[in-house]
Amino acid sequence: MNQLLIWRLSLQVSLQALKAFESAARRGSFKLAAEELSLTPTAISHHISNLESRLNVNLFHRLGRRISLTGTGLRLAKATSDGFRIIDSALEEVMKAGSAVRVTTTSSLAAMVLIPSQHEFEQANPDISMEISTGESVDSQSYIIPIRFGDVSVAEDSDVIRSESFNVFGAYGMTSPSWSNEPITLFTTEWKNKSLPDPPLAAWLEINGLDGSNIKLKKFDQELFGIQQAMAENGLVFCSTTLTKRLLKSSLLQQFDTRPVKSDLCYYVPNKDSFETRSAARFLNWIEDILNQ
Amino acid sequence: MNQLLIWRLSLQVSLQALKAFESAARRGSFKLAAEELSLTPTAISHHISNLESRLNVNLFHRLGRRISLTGTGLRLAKATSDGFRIIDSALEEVMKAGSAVRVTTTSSLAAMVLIPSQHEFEQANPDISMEISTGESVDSQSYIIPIRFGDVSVAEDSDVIRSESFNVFGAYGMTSPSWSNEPITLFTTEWKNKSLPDPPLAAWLEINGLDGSNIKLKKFDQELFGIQQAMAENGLVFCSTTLTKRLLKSSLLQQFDTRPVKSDLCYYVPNKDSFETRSAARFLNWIEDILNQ
DNA sequence: CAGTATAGATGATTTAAACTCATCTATAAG
DNA sequence: CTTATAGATGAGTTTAAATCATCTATACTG
Repeated sequence: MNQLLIWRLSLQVSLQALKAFESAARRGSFKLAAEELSLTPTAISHHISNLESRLNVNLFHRLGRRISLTGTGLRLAKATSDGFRIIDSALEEVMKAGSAVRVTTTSSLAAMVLIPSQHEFEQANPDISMEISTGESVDSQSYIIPIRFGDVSVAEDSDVIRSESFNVFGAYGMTSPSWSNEPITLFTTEWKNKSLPDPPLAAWLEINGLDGSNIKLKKFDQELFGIQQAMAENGLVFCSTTLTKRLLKSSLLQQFDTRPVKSDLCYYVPNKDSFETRSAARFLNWIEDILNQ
Repeated sequence: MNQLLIWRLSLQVSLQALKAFESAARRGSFKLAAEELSLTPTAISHHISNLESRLNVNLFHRLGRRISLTGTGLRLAKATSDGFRIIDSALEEVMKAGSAVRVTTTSSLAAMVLIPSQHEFEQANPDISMEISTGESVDSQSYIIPIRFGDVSVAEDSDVIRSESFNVFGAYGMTSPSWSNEPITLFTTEWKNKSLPDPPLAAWLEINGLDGSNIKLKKFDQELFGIQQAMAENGLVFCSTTLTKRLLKSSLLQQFDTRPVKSDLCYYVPNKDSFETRSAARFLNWIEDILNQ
């Protein structure tokens, strides 16, 4: 029997039957194999018998109610076990990737947007779980979605998910500041990454017709900290409208009559279109909506 | 999603679909995959789509009429290719074993019984081919059936397929010898293997009431040679009735009024019941019938 | 550039594999 | 000796797999 004919006949061997055989071989019992595969022992028995007929060999010795593998059965069992293990491991990895969204981003975006909205996303997508981490490191796993903060001129247009605007915010309930009389403590941010443009405070003053001479600036390296101070009524904060949106809605912060100013800063996902899992696609659509409503 | 749940879900992934995917990935075309698997391109398309839905990932980029693997698709393709190759290789080896009977035996049995009957066996079993070799070596392949010649007291009872009887034979058409008058040339065998009992000539003479004083013995180390000499009318041969059976039927040899004598010699197959292929079982049944009719 | 060819997509229908059910046998356990 | 149980087998049912018919969108050709 030539090689090509044997190859063609091996194609006709039922993969279900091989699965049943492998399980029976490993468990040493048709009954246990049936339980493992959620079938009846009858199904296993039929599969094994058909496989033996097809291959023209005995794979098991039948010893009363017990079975044991023949030499041929042992060899085939090892091969099918090895083969299916490789396939099943890869499937499990793919399915894990397909069922969870893993995001890494800045502490501020995580705290102010992602974590507060996580439940909303998972409610809308019950088959997907969201995992959030902070920090710049992206390990070799290609399933982590990095939401980066940066200069819009550096990011690809298609990767930008939010162009940032800035404004001044204060604690809910505090009286509107008199922009020209008493001294004002204003929290702002000095990015650790020095290549980033500064928050556009000068532009904001100009667009609001303010000279800012009575403003006392205090700087943190994360917007989050300024927001927290403003909420504690220790001053006002000049920060991203993205980060304060939910806080305004929740009456934890307020904005005044001042106008927000656009900036060259943005949130972006490098190679946004390369994510292949359905859950990644759904997450990216959702986060873009959330950020740009 | 916990490990057990993912494992259970991976069981529900269609193996047919994985086969279709692997072929499409390797060939770079649904159409070529369809040809390879003797399916329609539609079947491949359905399998891939269902697999992508099940796993929640895109495995291929669709670029107009062309497809290319995504990163996830590449990784799954490698795993399924590796896995199925292991399984298919083992299947091919098993199927080769299941479709051929490989026998090794003595030159005499091969020449006088097996080779002349090979066609009969293959006619009766069109799905099995028979391969005959001679010699004592049995390589590590466990699918070769060794038919050994030996001492019945050494072999397991269940392994014996033929207990030998011996008699004297001569060329067809020659006149019956006068056992007590003229000298008779008698060919017999001196086995290479000195531990074997000699052919039972003395017992034969006794059982036939002959003193043998006019017999001139000539010995070869293979029965086959004595048989050939007898057929050439160069004398008579004292040998196994097994080896001469077909020659008697074909009127190439004749036996006289003498009675055959049983011996301690036999043909046996070590561990006869351990052969697992259906074809081995059928061959062993067949050869036992042939030898003991 | 228009017409033709072709690979993949999709929904409906058909086919065949996979599975269960019912019953049996033969061994193991109590 | 009776009961329990694992595997075997044939028949019937269910479901996955496959094809058919038709479509779309791109590539090719004259």
